[in-house]
Amino acid sequence: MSLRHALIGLLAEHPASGWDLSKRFAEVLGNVWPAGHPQIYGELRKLREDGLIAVDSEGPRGRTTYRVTPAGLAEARRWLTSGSVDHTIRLESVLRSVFFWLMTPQELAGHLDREAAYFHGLAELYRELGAAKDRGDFGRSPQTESLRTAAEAGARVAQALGGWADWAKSAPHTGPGPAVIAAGPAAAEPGEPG
Amino acid sequence: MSLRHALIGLLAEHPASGWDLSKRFAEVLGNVWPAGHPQIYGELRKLREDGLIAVDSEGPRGRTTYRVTPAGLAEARRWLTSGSVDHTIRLESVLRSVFFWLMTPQELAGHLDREAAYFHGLAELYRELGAAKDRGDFGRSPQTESLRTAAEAGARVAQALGGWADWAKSAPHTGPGPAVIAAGPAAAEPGEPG
DNA sequence: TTACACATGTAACACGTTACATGATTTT
DNA sequence: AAAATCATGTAACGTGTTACATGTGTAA
Repeated sequence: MSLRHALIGLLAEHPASGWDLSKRFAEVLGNVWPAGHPQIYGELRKLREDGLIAVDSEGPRGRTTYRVTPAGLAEARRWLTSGSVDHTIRLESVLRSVFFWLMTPQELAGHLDREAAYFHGLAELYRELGAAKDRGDFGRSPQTESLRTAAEAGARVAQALGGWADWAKSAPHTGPGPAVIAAGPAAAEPGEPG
Repeated sequence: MSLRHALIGLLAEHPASGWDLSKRFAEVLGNVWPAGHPQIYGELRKLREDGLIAVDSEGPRGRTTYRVTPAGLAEARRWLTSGSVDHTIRLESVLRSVFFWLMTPQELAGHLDREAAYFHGLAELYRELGAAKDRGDFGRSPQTESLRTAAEAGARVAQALGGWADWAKSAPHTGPGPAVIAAGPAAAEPGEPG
């Protein structure tokens, strides 16, 4: 149910259309909670039906902006203060690591180099974003303070995963036996099982 | 498609039943990639239809164990070496931080204390798991080396988030204006909008 | 003989993604 | 006049969760 509350939260800043909200997810929030426009339009309809948001204005070519209702604001605050955070994490990078033993040392080294480069680059991006907010490049408001905090999380998590990839390069890695390699790296022709 | 490949990967270690695989997800893999038993049984059926796994044995009370086929092993290795990792991350803890400005300083402090405690505890758990693997408590094999690497990732990410929560406690936080508070912390009675 | 753990599955629903469809406004 | 961007939505599909249903083997 996080999308629901994220939408209310964004509308609490100022009214916005489904299109606006899609863009904010694509540019900022999508890094921790992806959502495409079909999902957003669907959820906006439900939120409107439930009275948590209301139509604020209708503009050219069907543009409809929404604003939070008092009930919506209360619901967002209830979500934030209720204490039951869903700590479920999905990290394909780490899931893969459970199966590193199926890769040859060469394959693994290449993989870890790419992962390290990706995460270090991402960390740098978030660090720069945080520094820009500290400089006040986007003005100062309670909202930008919160985004500053979120950027810090991104920087720290990306840094942690980049450091992990570096560390993994020097960790012991025995690699798969010949029988596994014999299955081939890509081809799916079942030969003689050995 | 990660569940599919994770199941093949687990079966590459040794044959197992849907029940066995469900338990391994619940105990280990579920921390980075949750999967309930209905999803696992469904995916096993598809994998069997696609010839990537095969029935290995049938035991008492309908227990069916599966093993990988050569085609399945090749597919798992193709997935691991293909280079296109899905870096999508969903972190409700960080998503919430974007809306910290809707909480009072008191509410936020309480929230961050709980988050810090949770993540520091989790980090400690993974660190201990890593140390146990380093001591060889679970024997030594390519597979346990890989699990050691995965535990390191868990420890580092949890540590990063715990440190972030500590940091956020001392970061500036203006908090919401009176109009937001007036909406109440939980009640959903729409009063006079102001 | 009662209870518990084993073991498998279906059904219904919720959430999320991709592809498709439509049309208006603005820019080139 | 053509192309790009704005703006909204539906349809189909895939993934993931919760609840339900069923029956067996083992231990108390």
